[in-house]
This record gives sequence, C-alpha cells and structure tokens, in this order.
Amino acid sequence: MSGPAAPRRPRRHDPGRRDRLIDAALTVIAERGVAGTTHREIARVADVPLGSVTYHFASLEEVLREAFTRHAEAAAQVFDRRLSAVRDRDAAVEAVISLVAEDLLGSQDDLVLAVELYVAAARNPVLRAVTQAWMQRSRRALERHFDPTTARQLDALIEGLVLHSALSTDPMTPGQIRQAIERYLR
Amino acid sequence: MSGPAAPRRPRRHDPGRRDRLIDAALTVIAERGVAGTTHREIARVADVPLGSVTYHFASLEEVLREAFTRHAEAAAQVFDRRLSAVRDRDAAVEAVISLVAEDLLGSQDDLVLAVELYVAAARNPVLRAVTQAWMQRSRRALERHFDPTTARQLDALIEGLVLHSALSTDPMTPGQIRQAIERYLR
Amino acid sequence: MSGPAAPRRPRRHDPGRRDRLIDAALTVIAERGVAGTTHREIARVADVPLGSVTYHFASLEEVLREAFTRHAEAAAQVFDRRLSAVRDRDAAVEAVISLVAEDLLGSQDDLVLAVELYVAAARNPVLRAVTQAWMQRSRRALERHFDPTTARQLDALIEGLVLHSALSTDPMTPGQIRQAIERYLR
Amino acid sequence: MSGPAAPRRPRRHDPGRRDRLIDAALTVIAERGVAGTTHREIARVADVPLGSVTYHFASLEEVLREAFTRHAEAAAQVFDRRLSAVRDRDAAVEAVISLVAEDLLGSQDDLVLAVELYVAAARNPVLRAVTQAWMQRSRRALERHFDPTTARQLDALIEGLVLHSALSTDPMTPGQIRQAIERYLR
DNA sequence: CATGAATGAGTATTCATTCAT
DNA sequence: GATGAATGAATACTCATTCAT
Repeated sequence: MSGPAAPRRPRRHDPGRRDRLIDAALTVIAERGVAGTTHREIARVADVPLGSVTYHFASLEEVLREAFTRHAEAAAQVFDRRLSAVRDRDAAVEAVISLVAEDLLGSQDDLVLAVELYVAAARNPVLRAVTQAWMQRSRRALERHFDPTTARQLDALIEGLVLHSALSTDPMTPGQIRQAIERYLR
Repeated sequence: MSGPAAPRRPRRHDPGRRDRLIDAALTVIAERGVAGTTHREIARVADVPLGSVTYHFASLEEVLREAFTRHAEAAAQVFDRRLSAVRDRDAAVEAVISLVAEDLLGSQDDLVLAVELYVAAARNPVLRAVTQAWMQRSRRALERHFDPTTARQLDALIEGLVLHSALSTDPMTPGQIRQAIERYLR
Repeated sequence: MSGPAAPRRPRRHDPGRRDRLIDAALTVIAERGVAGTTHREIARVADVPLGSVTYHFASLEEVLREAFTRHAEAAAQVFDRRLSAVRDRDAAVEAVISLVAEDLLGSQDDLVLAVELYVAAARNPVLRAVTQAWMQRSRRALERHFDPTTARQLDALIEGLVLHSALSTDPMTPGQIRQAIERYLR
Repeated sequence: MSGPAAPRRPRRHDPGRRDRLIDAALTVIAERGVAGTTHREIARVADVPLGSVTYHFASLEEVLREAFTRHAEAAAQVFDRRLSAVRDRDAAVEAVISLVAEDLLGSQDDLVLAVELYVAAARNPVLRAVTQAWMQRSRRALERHFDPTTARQLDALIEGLVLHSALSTDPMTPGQIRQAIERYLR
C-alpha cells in the first residue's frame, strides 16, 4: 500500500490520446455496459486524468457515438472482407457461415457491444443512426450475392443467431450454425 | 419540481401496492430503460411515497428481477396460448406467423422490454436466469410442433426478425414476416 | 491535526433544517457573493452534509430565490415598521432619515445583500420578481406619507445613498444623510 | 460544440489583439456577468485561440481590472464632456438631466456594467479602487458647477435613479427624471 | 511568440439506501 | 407498518492555469 493514488508518469505531450480514449470507451462498454460507461472509468482504462476525457469530448454522448461508429465500421469491414472475396453463390454461403461462426461468435466483446448498441439506440437517435448505417451496410454486402429479400431475411437470421448465442448458456455449435444458414439458403 | 416531496393523499391500507410497484417498474423500464429506472421514478409512476419502494423491496435489483420475471411470464403465456391452440403443422406455422407479426411486433413496449432484459442479463446473473428460463420456455412451446433443431433455429429467427424490426426505420411488413418464416419452415 | 474531516455529530432528526439552510445561504451570499454561493459552502456554514442541501432544494436557484425572498421580507418589514409608527409628515421625514441612517446603513451585510440581489436580478427573472416586489412594497410604505411622485423619487434617492455608502471609502455621516433627505423633502 | 477547438484562420501578427481582448471582456461581462466571464468566453467573442487570453493577461482578474478600468474611463469622459461644455448653473442642470436621461439610461449594457462593477468591487480591492476613482472623478465633474455637498448628494441621486430604472419594469420617463433632478437642484 | 493540449480542483445534481419518527 | 428526511458516494461537466511544442 502506497497512498491513495497511483503515481502517474507525466505525459504532457501525447498525440493520439483522443484515439486511445475511443478505444478505452469501447473496452469499458464491453466490460460494464453503456450504463456503466462514465468519464472516470474511461479515464482509468486509458490511464489519463479525468479532465482529459472531458477535454477531448464535449459530452459522454459524443464519446459513445464515436466509439460505436468505430466499432460498427470495423464490424462492417469484416462483412465486406468475407463477402467480397468470393465469386459464386456456394462460396458466398460458406462465407456467411464463416462470418457468423468465426467472426461474429468469435469475440464475446463484439457480441456484447452489438447488444449494448441496440439497447442504447432504442433511446438515442444519434446512436440509432449509427445502427442503421451499420445494418444497411451489412445488407448491401449480402446483396452482392443474394437477392434483396433473401439478404434482408438472412441479415435478421444472423442477428438472431448471434443474439441467442450471446445470451444462451448453451450456445450453438459451428455445425448448428452451418445447418441453420444452409437450410435458409438451400 | 420544488422541494423534496409533494403532499400525497393518504392510503394506509393498500394490499395491492407491491404488485402495482412491479407494474410501475415495467412502465419505467420501457420508458427510460434499466439505466433510468430509479426508486424515485417508480414511486412517481405508482403514485406512492419514495419510502414505499424501499419498504417493499430490499434493493433495486429485486425490483428489476421481479419486474422482468413478470414480463417474461406474460410473454411466455402468449407463446403458449398461440401454440397450444393448434393441432397440425400448417396451423402451427400460421400460429408462429401471427405470434411474430401480431403479438411480438404489436407492442413497442414489449420489444423494448425484451432488449432491455437482454442487455441487463448480459451483466447480471440473476437476470440471466430469467432470460434463460424464458428462452427455454418458448423453445418448449415450439417443440410441441417442430423438432428440437428446427425449434431452436426458429426461435433465433424470430428473435432476429423482432430485433431488426424494432430498430429499423423500415420495419418488415406482415407479408415479409410471413415469407421469411414460411421459407424456413417450408 | 486529527484526520481529513471534522467529526460531525449525528443529527438524523432535525426539523427546521430547511430554514437554517436558507439563513446559511444568506450568510454565504453576504460573505462571498452570489457567485461564491455553492451547495458546499451553504452546507459548511449550516454544518450539514452536502446532500442535505440538494435534498431540500431542487436547485441552487431555488435556494437563492428563497433566501432573497426572506431577506426582502425582513427588509420590507423594517420599512413598514418605521413608517407606520408616525402620524404627520414631519415625523415621516424623521422616520425616513432614521431608516436610512440607522437601519439601512447599520448593517454592512444588508447593504451587500441588496447589491448582490440587484446584480443577480439583472440576469435572473425569478430574482427580478423578488426585487420588484420589494421595490413596490417600499414605495407603498412611502406613499402613506408622500405623494406617489415624491415617493418614487425618494425611493431612488434612498437607493443611491445606500449604494454610494456601501461602496465608498468615505461613507456619508448621519448628518449628511439627514441633509440630503431634508433637502429633497423640503 | 464538438471537440476541443474549432479550426481558426491564422493571424500571427496582430498588434491590437490585447485591446480587442479587453473589449471582448466588456462584452462578455455585459452579456453574462462577471461570474460568467471566462477565458474561453472572451476568446470566443474575440475570435482568438484560448491560449491567447492567458498569453496576454496573467490572470482573469487582470482582464477584469483592465476591462473595468477602460469602461470607467469611457463613462467618466461622458460626464466630463457633458459638464465641461456648459458655463452657467442652469445649463449645468440641463447637462445633468441629459446625462442621466440620454447617456446613462441610453445603454442597457452600460447600466449592467456599472452594477457588475459595484458587486465585483464589494469583494475585490483592486476593483474597489477602480470604482472609487470613477466615483471621485464624476464628483469632481459635478463640482465644477455645484458645491461639494450638493455634488455628492447629486451623485448619489443619479446612482439611485439609474439603478431603479435599470431594475424596474416601469422605468422612469425622461420627464420624471427631469423633475427629480430639478427638484433637487431647485 | 503563440498556441492548444493537458490537468486537477471545483460545480450542480442524482440517487440507493438507512433510519428516526 | 409506513414514511420521508437524511446521507455519502457518484455522475457529467466547467474552467483557470500550466506547459511542451
């Protein structure tokens, strides 16, 4: 035990701090939820003083918006990457299966972030815009290989599979994921 | 608001008060989210003094647990009612379609409560148990008419359709819901 | 030295605390000005925990409004008392002189409170209403003995004499006050 | 407002900047009061970067002192100009009337600045010196035409008339101002 | 020289919970 | 039994000032 506060190395010059704060915010959202995301907690995770968070962001909502935007962008790139690499429909089906079984279910944090964004978006129009842009982008990616109706339904199925897996004590196995998607896409 | 407490008409003997508080809590969760659910807000909605909430419940978590349990019970009964009334598989498919298009998408509050429960459950084991019992119960209801694998996948699909509709600016029409479910169930 | 915080005697039951808080607020306004009037400072002067101030008043503005209202009421009563005790005009002139020279200039705190109220009222409509009610009431008291035009001008003169005295290193003597008022009232 | 600083056009060599900052400070004091006068607000009004304010002034108090000094100087010049232009006592009376009815009551900002200075001076010795110099100077100007006792009383009357008018919903008309001053000066 | 990132102290306010009446 | 006053910890946010660039 060495006093009430940990010594903090001075770091007056720290370019890129704003970026690190956004990453720290995503960590906090995943760990404690949007409701547990406070200036203090973000500052603690980023190892910067409290005032630094309020200096770089005019409000907590701004932090959340930027954090979720960054997360959605990264998630959308995964979609794009998986689906732009394939040429025929069979490969597309495999790509969707891998996307769900590996990318989406692979990271517990990402699952949690998705659900947190959904619930936050239910009450915050700014975040709803982020969600909708994300949904639209994933639908566009699916439409490269599937007709619009199928793409939309598939997108909902993916969402449901991910959500169920995130909350279940008994998540689906990759084989079950494969079966569900193949059944839908013939 | 000015001053600590508004005068309130006396209502000393009030046997249903605990029940009314649980309903008030559900109203508050739907309106403001779990994060905005406070003793004060519940008391205000139920029109009872602040002390009454802490008198009837040992903690806020207890209120949330009871409220979500009641909500899940009511939601499960809707599942049961729809699916126990049918005798053959074709009627079961129709029942699922009605369930989603009418019951689940019919009430914005219910959608919101479901998502709030999901996210709260992600961090609270007590609430996770409520969620899982609910999921299990709806799966059992589906298993009256579909094999376990189909039931599980269908449950996830339903979840996805509901969630997508809840968050989209452009929700699916009943016809689209019907098409997605029929496609899955042949 | 005995630790970071002074021990505070427990005082869970404390009727009249709200009243004491209003008095404490007046003390703080007089000592530090409206700009220096904070929840913490009021709590410190009243020797209650910080949360107590926010419990009894919905906002700092509410505290200021109640404090200035109480002060204006007390000040108006002094006016009334001085002026209701006299029967003829000569006695009224003496009463005004005593009012200014003794009551108004007698308490440095009261002078300061008056100026603080003026400046706060310049930006806060709620406080402007307090000021105007006070001005109106003192004018009515003067109108018992002087015609309305004289009353109004006399009221302004009193204000000016008080303000000048409050700010001057070289305040007017009672004799000078008497001369100024007598000159005006013949 | 989003983020710490808006991009700003460069203006490296700017010799009048200190002066502009003082004017900006007076604008801010008039608009928001001394309590609302911050480095940031002054910088915003002057359209210069935040660091520029702290570069040119060692502290906020220095800004306030210079701003009030400039204001008092300008106000005193108005007094001087009105009263140095006249030769006999009747003209002096007219000059005082014009001074109050036109100059002093003509600018709401000037009224507010005067009251802000009074209240700030009540707690800040540096500003009290500014106030007293100003009072002394206006008294000297009046003494060109009136004996010292009359000058002093007249100065207080002017103060009272201005203050009353500033705060009243029902300010005095120019005719009433004239009557009050003429009555005092015969 | 001039700037703006950085920081720490301070502000109003909310609220779960305790407890005397 | 029921209430609401009381409390202390926490929250978002502001800002004067310092200081590296």
